[in-house]
Formats: sequence, structure tokens, C-alpha cells
Amino acid sequence: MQIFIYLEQFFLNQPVTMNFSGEITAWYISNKRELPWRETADPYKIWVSEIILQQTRVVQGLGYYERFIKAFPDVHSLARATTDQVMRLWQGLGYYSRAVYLHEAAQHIMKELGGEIPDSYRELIRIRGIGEYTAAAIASIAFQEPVPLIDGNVFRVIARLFNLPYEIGTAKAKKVTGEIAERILDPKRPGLHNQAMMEFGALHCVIKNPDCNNCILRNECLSFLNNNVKNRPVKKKRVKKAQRYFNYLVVRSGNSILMRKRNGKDIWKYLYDFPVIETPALEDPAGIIASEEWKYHFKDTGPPVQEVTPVFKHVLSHQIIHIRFFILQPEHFSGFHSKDYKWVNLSGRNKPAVPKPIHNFLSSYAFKH
DNA sequence: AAAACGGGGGC
DNA sequence: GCCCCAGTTTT
Repeated sequence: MQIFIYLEQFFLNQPVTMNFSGEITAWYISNKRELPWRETADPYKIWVSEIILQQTRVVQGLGYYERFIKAFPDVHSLARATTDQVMRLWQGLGYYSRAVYLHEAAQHIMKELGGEIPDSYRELIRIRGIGEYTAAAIASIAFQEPVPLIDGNVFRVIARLFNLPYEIGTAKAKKVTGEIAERILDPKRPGLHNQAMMEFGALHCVIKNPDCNNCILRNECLSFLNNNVKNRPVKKKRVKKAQRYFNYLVVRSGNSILMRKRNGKDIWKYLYDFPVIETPALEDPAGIIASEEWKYHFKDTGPPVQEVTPVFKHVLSHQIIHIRFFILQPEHFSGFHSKDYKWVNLSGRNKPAVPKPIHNFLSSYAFKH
């Protein structure tokens, strides 16, 4: 097996301590950040924090965590909440499926599991939204189950320590990294060990320009000893982003504005935006107004257009969306009858959760009546 | 195995 | 502008 080649190379070259866990844990204890989810043993809070922190920086997730826990301090309160309430607290954080699954999981736990969060990796990973990483994190941190975890930080730390040449995300990388993680794990204190590995990656073994000369593992790190740190881990190539063109119809009546709840097959699941005419390429406003869709929505030539905004570019992980808003004169609307459409009072409470570009639009455009 | 899914921060 | 983050689900 490939792992033994690397481990063997390591053993041959470095007859030193090899107590990675001890060294990194000691580093952790004196260098860690103080974070709210580290002050609790409540599996619910640890679960919420782990979901929020998926693909998300601590500084970005911190406020969301505080607000979420305040609104929903336990599984029961989260289970009772409406989807709109949950999405509102997730608004702006991205990857909205996380919130949907978290909410559904809370309801599942109340209904089927007696309100008790599962306490083993094997049970946790069966819950939607909880994958290998999160199951291991909750199991080890909240329940002291001796399972290693691998997130982006741990993957980078291990890839550098052992100079692994495998590309992120491949089965080979997963297998070898997993075996090494299993070996390094301190089964007596898995939660501490796992958090130490992640924090070491987040604060010291950073992606760009790590301070290797002042690293506690500089005499044991194979990629450093081979002057290969900048090539580890091996990154995967970027995906090409699709271009999309949204023409939003801003339809108003009195204090209300017509919004549409997005369904699950596309981006921004369960968030609200406006009726939209999507085109395969950038089109002139005149072309949109003359389109069949416009006529379908408005029967004839439609309401007078009060303003057409410039095109805003919004970048997502896999798409670039070019967005333009058609602000229509109030009270000139007709056919929006689907149950997905909803009149929203903008001065009221409980406004629906909206994606970033809609939020930006609503913040910058004041409507006069 | 690859694609889809957000938004923000660092350089 | 490019890279990638305390990943998971769907195809």
C-alpha cells in the first residue's frame, strides 16, 4: 500500500519523536482561538457550529452562529420553526441546503429519535446534511468517540507532513489521508486532537506562505525537508463557470412587492427573489419587453417601465449571473398566480430571506409611491 | 468521479 | 482576477 511507502520513508529519514498528536495538541492549547462552540459540550450547539462552518470561515460564521443559537437554543425550538424563519437566519451565508437539511434533521430527531441527537459516528452520518467530516466532528468533540476527521485543514497538514502527491478529492487521496489520520489520532482525547489538527492548519499550516521556519514540525515535515511545501497539497483544477442572464421584474402594489419563492432544483433554494425572464445571452431591455415571456406575464405590452438598472455581475461557485432589474410602475400588473408568488410588505416584519443580489437591490433602491 | 451548491477575504 | 475556505448531496 502506498501509505507504507510514505510512512517508511518517513521512519527511515526521521528517527525522531513522531508524536504528532502530542506536539500539535500542545501547540493548540497555547495558540487556539476562543470560540463559543468550544465553550460547550452540548451536541446540538456543536452540530450547528459544524454545519455553519462547512466551507465557511470562522469570522464569517461567528455572527450567524450566535444569532442562530439565540433564536433556536435547542433541537426542539429549531424543529418547531418555519422554513422561512430558518432561512432568514441563514440569509447571506450561502450554501442554503445546509439550513434546509439542518431544519429537517431537527424535525426528524424530534419525531423519530425522541429528541436525542445520535451519539455515534455510525448513526450521525445517516442524517442528511451530516457527512463524513461532520459526523466525525460531532462524534469526537461532543461524544469523545475515537474517530479521526479530515477537513480542508487536516488534509493540507497531512499532505504536507507526508509530502503526499494526491490531488484533492480523489479516492486515492481520501484513502491514504484517512489511513494516516487514523494513525496520528490520539484515541484517548479525539476531540482535542481533531480540533488541534484543524486549528493548526487554519492558523499555522496556512495555504499561502506558511511560516515553515518557525514550525514546531519543521524537522519532521517531509514536504518542508524536500522543499516542496508550495506544491502541497496538490490542488484540483478550477471549474469553468456558466454564464446566466436574469431580467428581474420588480412589480409593486402599494407597500408590497411581488416575490417568488425559489424551488429546489436551482440555486438559492427556498430563498425569495422576483419574477424573472432568463435569457441565454445578454439582451437589450427592448428585446426583453418584446419577448413572449413578457407578453405572457403581462398579456399585452405590459406596464410602463419606470427604470431599468445597469447589469450587475454576481459570482457564485459555479455560475456567473448577470442581473438587471426592470422597475415597473406600481399598480400595473396582471398574471402572477402561481403559489410560489407572494406579496411581501417591505416595511413589515418577517421579510423573507433573499439572496445577495436581491438584498443589495432592496438596500439601494428606495421606492416612492 | 464529477458537478452543483454561496459568499467573502486574502493577495 | 484568482484561490479556496472547520463539506454534502445529486447526477
